[in-house]
Amino acid sequence: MKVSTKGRYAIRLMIDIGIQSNGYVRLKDVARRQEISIKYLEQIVGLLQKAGLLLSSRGAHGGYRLSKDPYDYNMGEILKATEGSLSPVSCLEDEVNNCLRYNICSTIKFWQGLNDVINEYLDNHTLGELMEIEKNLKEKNIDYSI
Amino acid sequence: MKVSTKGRYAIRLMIDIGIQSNGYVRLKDVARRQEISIKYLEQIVGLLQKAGLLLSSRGAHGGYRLSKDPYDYNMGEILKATEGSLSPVSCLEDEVNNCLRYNICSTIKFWQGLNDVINEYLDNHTLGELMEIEKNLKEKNIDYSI
DNA sequence: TGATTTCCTAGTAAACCCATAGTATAATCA
DNA sequence: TGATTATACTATGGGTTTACTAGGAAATCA
Repeated sequence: MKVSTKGRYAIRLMIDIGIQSNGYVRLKDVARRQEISIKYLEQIVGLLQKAGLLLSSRGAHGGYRLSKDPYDYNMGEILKATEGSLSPVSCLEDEVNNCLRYNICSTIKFWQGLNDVINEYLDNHTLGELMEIEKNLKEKNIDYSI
Repeated sequence: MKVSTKGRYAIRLMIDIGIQSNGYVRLKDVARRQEISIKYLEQIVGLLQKAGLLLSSRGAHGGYRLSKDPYDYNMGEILKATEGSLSPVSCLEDEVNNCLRYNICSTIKFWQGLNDVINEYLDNHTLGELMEIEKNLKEKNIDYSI
């Protein structure tokens, strides 16, 4: 029941890019600030871009930027783009429903319920909210250091 | 974010044992009904027994039975016994909190919230409820076959 | 004693995670 | 144009976990 590094790093990357809100943000800078290998970030960012969550620009002064307002991203879409399906059991995935016991399964409703509460939570939290927290955290740290 | 077969099989096993409510239930029979390898079930049942969720009796006419009323089991304890921690990120596990970024992490509250909704759901559903569903499902299947 | 059933530990093939590496492609600037 | 910068794509590998399989010891009962 763990979210992999891909999903967790994706969220930190999105927050980081969102906060540097002027123009395109270089992956190199994200990697430095977040202490994540740039090569690994490249893979993660590729997934986010394919899902339309980020826009890219190649070459000098290139980088990545958000494709929409931070409050228009919900955390579910970011995680789904990087983690794939978030359902707790594979029987709930529409594409491949290969369980022979599906019709005689007394637990499917239970798992569906779990899936629902997870998705409801993730869909009701936005990137904008997390960016706010990050901003507040940064301000606090500056205050303490004075 | 997947529950492994251990957790899923454990639930089916507990339902199965709970429904055969007279005396000890042999693993051999559970394996046959649930179409799960008996050797694999042995390992799972060991975890459940260590957690005090099942009582065992060795030798001929031995087997396993529930240690308390079905409605006194919540699904969280069954899953935790077999899956280990259910928290979506390891930073939330009390024992080993080894993340150096903990104090400057803006996402920890988000993950804590997800952890909370998952645990709330699991702790508010009982084995007894799932046994009811299983019983209803069996009755229906019998009706159809007439 | 012999049949039955749990208990314990080891082994293993496959899948997945978490990167690292190298090369190709594209945009920019001097 | 040629050098530089940065993304894009694909392959590879070590380590861990998953999902079993296997063998035999220990306990219980007829």
